[in-house]
Amino acid sequence: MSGALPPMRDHGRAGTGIADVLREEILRGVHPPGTRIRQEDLAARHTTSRLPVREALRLLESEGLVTLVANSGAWVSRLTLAECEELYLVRERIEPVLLGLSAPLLTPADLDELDGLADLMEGADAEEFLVHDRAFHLLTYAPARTVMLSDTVVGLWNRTHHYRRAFVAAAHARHDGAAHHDHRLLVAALRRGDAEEAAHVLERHIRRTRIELERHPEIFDADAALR
Amino acid sequence: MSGALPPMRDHGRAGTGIADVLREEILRGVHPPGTRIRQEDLAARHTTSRLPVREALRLLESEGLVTLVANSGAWVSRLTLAECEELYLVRERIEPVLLGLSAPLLTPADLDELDGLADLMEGADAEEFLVHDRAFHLLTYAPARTVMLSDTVVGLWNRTHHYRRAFVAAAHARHDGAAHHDHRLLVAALRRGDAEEAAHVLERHIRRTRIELERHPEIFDADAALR
DNA sequence: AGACGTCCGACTGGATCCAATGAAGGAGAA
DNA sequence: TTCTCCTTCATTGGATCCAGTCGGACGTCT
Repeated sequence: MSGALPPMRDHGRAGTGIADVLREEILRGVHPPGTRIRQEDLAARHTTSRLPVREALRLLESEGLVTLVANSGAWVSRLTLAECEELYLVRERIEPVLLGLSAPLLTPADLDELDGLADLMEGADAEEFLVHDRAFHLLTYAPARTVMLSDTVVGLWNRTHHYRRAFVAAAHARHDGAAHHDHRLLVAALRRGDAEEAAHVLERHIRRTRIELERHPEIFDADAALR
Repeated sequence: MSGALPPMRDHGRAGTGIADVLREEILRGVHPPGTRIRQEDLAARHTTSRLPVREALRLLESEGLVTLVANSGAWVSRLTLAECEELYLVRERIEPVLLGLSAPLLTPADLDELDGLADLMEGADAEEFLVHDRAFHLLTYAPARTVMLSDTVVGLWNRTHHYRRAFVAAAHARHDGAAHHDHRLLVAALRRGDAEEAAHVLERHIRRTRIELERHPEIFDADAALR
């Protein structure tokens, strides 16, 4: 047995870079769920061999963004309604905890920026809303000095990102302003320093989204139609 | 864009098999946190090339059991007290949810088996307790028809397994029977069909462990001494 | 004697080549 | 005409080989 100290650099690993750009593309919607990913295409785009590409795909698989099948290929992960609800159930329980840890550390500048993002969301279209909404919530979590929790939460956001896109479009079509209201309540509670109330607002915010999701199974049917 | 249906086989992937045995060994304590893992050793043991070994290490890294560093090597992951507490914080929030989903699906046979495991734990030493405790709790979750939640919970158990080992040894030394009491209360609530009470018992059970963990920083110092 | 610089060894990361598996298309028979 | 079987091709998984990088040890200089 040994006990060396693992250094903390991570440069020189090509797979992570490939994974980064592919992850960003998947989140942006360039490759919708169900899209086939060919290793050679990625290798050609990055002018490397297929080996770092495999590494990148394994990494994204572990994040739940890509589904690998032996001797067959890789696809952008697809969620069923039930799976998506599970992820929202987890979000509903742990994001308030993370918010509770980060709320006392938010600076006035952070709060102003949150207000700014809330303003931007008011007049945004669906795609813009999606970007600002993500920035808004992740900013509320940013000051938390956690590792495991923060990574877990970001992973949950990434895995559900595409379905939030479809959902946000539906909410926009209905002129549903509940989310805006929640965001305002959240910032107000944070400004008062009432972390507990902020956590409750957030929990209701996520739960409401989950319940609304159940009423839009067509978001997942549309995916299934691609099969 | 394409929309083929990803098949659901996973045979023919050598890396998963290697990962399985290494995971089991890490959980059994054969390789304590901080142990260096050489790719060639693993390759020789499994009579394969280093390539499937790399794949296995990446997989275990994504599970949090192994820490990889570019151009340096792989080590069995080590947790700080703060990180371990974060994981327990997550467990405390999501395992009651999972229990709530599985409790109504537990059969009388399951409940009898839970009683049997609780009996076994009463007279067990620390290592046996660890095994039975894991079996006990995972059995209470087993009937749940979830994918994301179940996998997440198993991952949390795996990542904290080694530190639970140290903690259980400490609890045994103090003749602390709180865990046994919780297990009995849990089975009793499940037998009554009171899923809500069972969830509350579980939440307190995990929270108590987390708080007790804070009082045993030496578990993590002992690790650090290896450095 | 201690500290610094250089050299060497060992390990990991990447590229190329080969084997195996699955899928699609075409030919033949009912 | 349609269903089935077989052949062929595309794509992935694995093995071997080579290059890059880090750590340690030895020797030398102050």
